[in-house]
Amino acid sequence: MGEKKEDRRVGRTRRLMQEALMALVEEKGYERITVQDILDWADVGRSTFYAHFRDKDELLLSWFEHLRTLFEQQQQALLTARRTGNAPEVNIVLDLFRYTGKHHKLYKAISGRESGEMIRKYLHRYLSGLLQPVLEGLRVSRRTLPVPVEVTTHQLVSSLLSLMTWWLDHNMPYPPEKMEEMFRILTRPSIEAALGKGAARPKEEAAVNPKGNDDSATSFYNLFIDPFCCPGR
Amino acid sequence: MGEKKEDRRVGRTRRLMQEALMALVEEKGYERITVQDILDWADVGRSTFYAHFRDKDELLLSWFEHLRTLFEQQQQALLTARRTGNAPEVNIVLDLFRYTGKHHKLYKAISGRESGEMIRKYLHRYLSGLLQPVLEGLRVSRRTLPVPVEVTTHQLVSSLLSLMTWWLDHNMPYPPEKMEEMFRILTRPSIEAALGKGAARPKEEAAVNPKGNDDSATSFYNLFIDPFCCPGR
DNA sequence: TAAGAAAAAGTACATAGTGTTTGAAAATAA
DNA sequence: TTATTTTCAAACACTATGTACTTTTTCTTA
Repeated sequence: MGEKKEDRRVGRTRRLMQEALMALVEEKGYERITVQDILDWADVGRSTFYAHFRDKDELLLSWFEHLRTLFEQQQQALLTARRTGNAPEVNIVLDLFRYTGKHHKLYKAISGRESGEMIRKYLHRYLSGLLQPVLEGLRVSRRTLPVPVEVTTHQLVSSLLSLMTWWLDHNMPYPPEKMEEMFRILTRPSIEAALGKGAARPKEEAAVNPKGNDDSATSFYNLFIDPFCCPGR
Repeated sequence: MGEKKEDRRVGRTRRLMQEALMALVEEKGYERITVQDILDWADVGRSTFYAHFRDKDELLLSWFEHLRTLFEQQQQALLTARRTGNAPEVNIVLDLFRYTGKHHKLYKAISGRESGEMIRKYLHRYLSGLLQPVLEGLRVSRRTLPVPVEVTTHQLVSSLLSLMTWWLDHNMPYPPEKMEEMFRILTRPSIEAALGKGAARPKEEAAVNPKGNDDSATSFYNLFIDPFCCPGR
């Protein structure tokens, strides 16, 4: 926070180049963009570009970091709103579907390419960092689990990302709410199986109520989908 | 099968180039290989290369198709052995872990790159093609499912691939058997949840035996892991 | 084993893009 | 205003791709 205060030009040109990238990405897809294209669109010099980014990928990444920041701010706002007033429940999975849905053009333009893989990794790392501590906290006993928490985390994040991928690849045939529901159906039983039976349930009822409609499971789920209670970064 | 019989040179040079690719891939990783490298290693002319493959990617893909063929032949052999004599059960997931484990160097060399994404897609398509008809056959009723079979398929295949990815990325810290077990733990309950309660269980026992050790679930699982009973391609 | 077909080699080249290097000009912060 | 930082323009070295064309070699088959 105590940074030196950056030159106005720096922010401006960085923004210009990011805007150029986005415009071009929607126009012709990421991989087919050349540095020259960006230069022309943003109307900046070649050397200027390389003064800011090592290559095209770094520019793309900077844009995703920007998006991530916006998303985090939005989530934080929701959380504080929920704590103070009577705001709706926070559901990060649902919000993720909504958020990515809004940016589907960007996704389309990079999916299936090297850039797509890059972003997938980026998101995977990010989400795993959020989720893993939560799952660690949820494990019922300290005994060895049938599946290591690290693997469960990986699995869960992969599931989410793959669902999103499917959704976007198929032009979002269902609303985000439906997708969130599917995700819940598909993953909740797995989590319980992996973390040990009755994981994350209040101590009272442990093995009763085999139907999945109990509130305890739901509340567990809210824990899972509310990672900001355990700041992961 | 009634092909014209190919010129001996064709097979030889194709094989030479594939071998070159593999040798180089282990040496410096896929993306850093140039066509020239391949030419030098295989000792073939430039124009020859382009007479066979449009580009580097096509060469890589041809290699994976080769590997897939080998794998399928192995599976077929196991299946017929099982039908005739008293061979062990066929478990395609386990075999997949074993098979990819044997080729982990290749995986390492392409993971995380554009090529990795390409291969991931290739495998995804291939496995989905095998699995989807099986799942279609398993659905209990014709009513609308909470999760479309297509999504469940996608989800399941993604899970498998992501587990494999994790396993290879971490230098195979567990034996294939353990991985197959984890995969079963993580996905079996999801499948049942997605296909409807009691899916793929013999009609008799439907909702009893909440512990997961029943043979019916296992047999169901064998169905899932034995896609060759419903030829998908 | 000879003729004809097919494949591979050799060579050169057109094309395209990347990332670096200069020194001068412009914008900014102080 | 002045010193500093950033930007710009232009040229350039480099790497790699994919194509075109001719000559040579190898294979098939009759």
